[in-house]
Amino acid sequence: MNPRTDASADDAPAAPRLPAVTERFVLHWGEMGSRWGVNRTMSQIHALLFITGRPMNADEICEQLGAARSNVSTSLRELQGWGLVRIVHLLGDRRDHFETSGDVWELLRTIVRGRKQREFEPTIQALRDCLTHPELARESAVARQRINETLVLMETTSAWTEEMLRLPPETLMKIMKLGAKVQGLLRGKGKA
Amino acid sequence: MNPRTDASADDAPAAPRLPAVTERFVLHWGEMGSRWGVNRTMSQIHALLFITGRPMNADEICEQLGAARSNVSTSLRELQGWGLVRIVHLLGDRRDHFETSGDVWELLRTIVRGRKQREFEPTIQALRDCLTHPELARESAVARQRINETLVLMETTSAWTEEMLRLPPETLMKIMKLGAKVQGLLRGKGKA
DNA sequence: ACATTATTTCGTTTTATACCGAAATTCCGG
DNA sequence: CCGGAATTTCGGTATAAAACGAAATAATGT
Repeated sequence: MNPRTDASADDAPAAPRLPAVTERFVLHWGEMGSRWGVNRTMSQIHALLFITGRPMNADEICEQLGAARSNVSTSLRELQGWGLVRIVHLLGDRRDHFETSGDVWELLRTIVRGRKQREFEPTIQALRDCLTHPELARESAVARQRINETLVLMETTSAWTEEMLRLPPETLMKIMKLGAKVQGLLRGKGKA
Repeated sequence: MNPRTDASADDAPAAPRLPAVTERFVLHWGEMGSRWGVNRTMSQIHALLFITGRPMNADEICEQLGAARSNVSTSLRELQGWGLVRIVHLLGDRRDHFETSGDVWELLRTIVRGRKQREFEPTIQALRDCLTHPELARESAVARQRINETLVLMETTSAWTEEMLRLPPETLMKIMKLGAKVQGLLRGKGKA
């Protein structure tokens, strides 16, 4: 059967309570998630899979988090939509098991890209719409200018983020460590 | 009681309906805000002040947004807490008037710093707590490692963000425009 | 000090969304 | 096909946040 779990042979899969630190981590992550656009269960599940580091099936997750089966089901589905969780199968077990990447950098990329796409891009689009709106001429100069500046800021940030995310983690890490010293590059490369 | 059906015969200072584009901007901004941790009214008020570019008193804001006086009051107060809005006084008018910075870069700084402080720092702290928790030893090696990696990632990002925000806008802009080319600096500067 | 206007506080209502549990559906092995 | 296990759908409930509006408080001018 399942070689990983110290499960009893019977139907009762025995719920080993979450270790203290793990629990703290999962709870905090869930809390944070809900302060963002993500609901608690979703982020808790993700945290659990991340910290546990092995594929789990939905029932296990339910039990560990004390959430309803259906809730876990929908949350898992959403997590897959975000690209944060994928299904894997274990030999001899017909149930779906779920896992997340253990690479924090990959997770970062996925999350940032997702948010950018869901929150940033639509806003950029809205700003563009504003600027091409037929009635724009009737608005104050200040309004036009500010919308425009906002758009430029967001477009720049967006493009730049994408470039950064494309870099390999070690490179990105090095750049971050450099910090404000990147200014050094500006001399001689000063933009047009 | 549609707030926009105003035909007040009073001395009320006549509410000129928001121009179309402005309204779109304000509505969208409000929408976005609520997808973050900020409530709709708050972000709408901020958007309104930003795009209008002149100090407004609370009643004006109410009228323009069709929100309750009390709601506006609390939101304004919170906005001040975020450092996004400040009170100004107009000669000959005893009412408080409110304004926000018209500098998008300054706004960016304020918002990013605020979010970092409210969401990032507590998480970093929680992770540190996890790592110094007496029972940590009892947890799996994977768990420890992942918590640690997460912490490092967040600390690095946090410190780096702070450095970036300290730069003057034009510098920051230039760096962003450089994009991935900043790699150029790494040669010869490869970290310890 | 009083009257008037501006602002905040507070209890209530509304709204949005997370979550649950039962029922329906799908999936597989026989 | 049939039976049981796994998963999803769906209607309803619970919870939490936002917004309202009246009433209290504070500030200002006369």
